Parts: sequence; structure tokens; C-alpha cells
Amino acid sequence: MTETLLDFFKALAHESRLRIVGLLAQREYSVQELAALLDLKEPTVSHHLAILKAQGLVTVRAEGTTRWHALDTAALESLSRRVLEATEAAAPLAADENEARILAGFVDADERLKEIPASRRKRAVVLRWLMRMFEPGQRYTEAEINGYLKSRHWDCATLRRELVGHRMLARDAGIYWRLPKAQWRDETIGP
Amino acid sequence: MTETLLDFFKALAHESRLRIVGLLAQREYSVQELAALLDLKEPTVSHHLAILKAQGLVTVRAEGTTRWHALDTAALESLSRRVLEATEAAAPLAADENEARILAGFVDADERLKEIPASRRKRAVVLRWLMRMFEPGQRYTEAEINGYLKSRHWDCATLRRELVGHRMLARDAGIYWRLPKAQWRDETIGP
DNA sequence: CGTCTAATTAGATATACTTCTAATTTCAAG
DNA sequence: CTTGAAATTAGAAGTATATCTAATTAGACG
Repeated sequence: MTETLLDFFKALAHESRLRIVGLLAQREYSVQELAALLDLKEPTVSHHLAILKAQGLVTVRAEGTTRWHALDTAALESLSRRVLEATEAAAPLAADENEARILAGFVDADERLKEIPASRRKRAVVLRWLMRMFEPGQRYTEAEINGYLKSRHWDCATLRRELVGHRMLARDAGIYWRLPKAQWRDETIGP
Repeated sequence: MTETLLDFFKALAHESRLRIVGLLAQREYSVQELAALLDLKEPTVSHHLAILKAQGLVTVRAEGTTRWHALDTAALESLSRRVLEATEAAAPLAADENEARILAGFVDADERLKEIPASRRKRAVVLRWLMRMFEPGQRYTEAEINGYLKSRHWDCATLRRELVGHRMLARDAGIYWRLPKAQWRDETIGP
């Protein structure tokens, strides 16, 4: 497990190979084409492709003497999903350790917010906790959002503004939805 | 974007650092402890931790002269999610190339399934195609699910079971909903 | 203020990896 | 069978990075 993961990281931990993957994500390329685009000699490109092939990330199709290389997106996705799963497995252990302590200070026995933390770091923890109420893909009216938030704290307007500022919720035409975690921020940005 | 991704891969593309991350996923460690566990000298461990800290993957807490290092699981998750998103962005381009060919073999002009593919790989392609009918966040009764599926193939029960088995649909108390793509599988698992 | 401990920094050495040129293989076409 | 194009393999040279020892910093404590 650790070994495949290590090899996966190693395979992508070089600029040339990462660029090759980026190019192959768009269409098939021959060794010559890649060498020209990356400003490398053909043997060098062959070498990098061999490493990517060893990880199952690249497949080859021969046509005469030229060999067309393609990205195996299924393999790439499967491996990167494994990375995410490994990190998610780690999260509850470490996060619950630190964040649970912070949350315990601000959430009472009824699962309501005692106060909105003033410190940036702690406020981010609380906002992430609030986000557990909102499902990905679901659309919410402002009234619904307020309803949910009021079940945690009277000042739903501030919380709602903070959630949008932290890029956890997005709004358009009075409709709100949850943004992917990757876009969440620990500080508010923008207007 | 490519640069952060490259640095992320570089940071984890070494056995010592990957093992450090694995250890920190469980609890805090001091430099000495890590050096002992990894059979390395302390300066070496310091060096690796500096690289992980530069990526925001590790945080430090001082207690007297010892410094406790912890994994920032939020940062790790955010980065690995970005990896997955980048691969998913590549998928439709390449996948449409390959998957469209497979789909063409099983879907007729009326957009109906000629048969349920026997091969695992092809069945996964067809199931992903079926999932286009279901919206994230929407709740469906079993009757609704069956109705949608019957518009594609008479054997809606098998398809429904496959979709659940592949973690594309989830069910609870007779209500179905679409799971995030991150959880989809190419094979059925579990009961 | 000295002393002890934990950690980091500096600098040297060793190892791993990238890239190149040159030689070899593979395949198609006369 | 020979020739030419595309790619790979072999091996050398160069670059990057891991690891070490020795020296230095930072904090705790008498």
C-alpha cells in the first residue's frame, strides 16, 4: 500500500513527467511530439514514459513505427482516489484530536454555539463544523440556510456571511450551495 | 497550480517523508522520536520536516525545548482533493475518447441499453452513463429509480443493484440518492 | 550566567536521478 | 535483403537531493 503510493508520488514528482501527463490528458502523443514540446531529447522522453507506464498511468498503441501514448485516466483516478482515501483515514485521528478540543469550548451540550469565536483559527473550526449540516449538491434558499444556522446560534446572518466568505457556501440569485472542500479557506477573502 | 501540485508530489515522493506523514497521522512526535523510529539522525529528520512544513502539511507546537510536530490533515486533504479534481478534469477529455467507443457498442439509437455488459470494465462505463440521469442532492424513491432505469433497459432491478454496489447510488429507508463521484467504484464491493 | 537538552543550521559526502550521445531494435516499404 | 524512420537501450556525465558530522541556536533550570 505505502509502496504503490510512494511509487505514484515518485512518478509524478518531476516537472517533465507532470507536463507529459498534462499533455496526454488532452490527446495521444508520439515520443517525437513530446520531445519537441518539452524541449527534450527523445531518449529522455522514452525514459519518463517508461516510468509512467510502470505505474500503469500511460498506455501505448503502435501504428507502424510510431507509438501513440495515452493517459490511462481510470488508473490515474484510481490512484489519486487512493491518496485521498489515505488522507481521509488519517483525518479523524488527528483532526478530532485538535479540532474536537476547540469545538468543545464553543459548543454546548445541546449542540448549540455558545459564541462565535473571535480568533480566525477557531472560527474556521466552528465553520467547518457548521458545514456538516449542508450536503454537497443540495440547493438551499436563504431562508433554509438561516433556519439551519439558527438551530446553532441566534446570529445566523453573521454565520452565513462567514460561510460565504470562507468559500464554504456559494450564493447566486438567492440560492446557496455547498462548495467542495478543496475550495474552503481558513480566512475570509474578497468582498 | 501545476507548481503547487509538483511541490506536493515532491514532498511526498520520498520514503522517509511518507513514513513521517504516516506516523504523524496517528499522533504528535518530537524530532528525537521520529529519528529513533526511522533510524535516521536528527538533522535528517529536521530536514524532512522542513520540507513538509514548507508545504503546510506539518505544524509545530513548542513545549520547552522539544517541538511537537503534527500533521495538518486539512491541508493534506485539500491538496489530495486538488489532485483528484485535476485528474477528474482530465478524465472527460480522454474518457470520452475511450468510453464513447464502449458505450456505442451497448447503447442503441434510441438511447436504450442493448444489453448489460458482462465485462466489469464495460459495465462500469455503462453505469456511469446511467448516472447522468440522477442529480446530486436529489432524493428518489425506489419507484422513481426504477422508472428512470426502465427507460434504458427492462432489467431495472439488476441495474439498481449494480449502481448501489458500485457506490454510485446510496439507499436508506427506501430512499435513494446519488453519491459523490469520489466514492464511485469500478467494481462492486460488500453486500 | 553557566549548563544541559532538543533542535536547527552549515557544510561535506554519498546516493539517486535526469539528461545526453551513441548504438541497437523494430517495423514498413522498396 | 536493404534502407529509412521512430523508438528504445546502454552507458556516461551532470544535477539534485539525502544523509551524515560538527557547529550553532533556543529554551529550561539551578
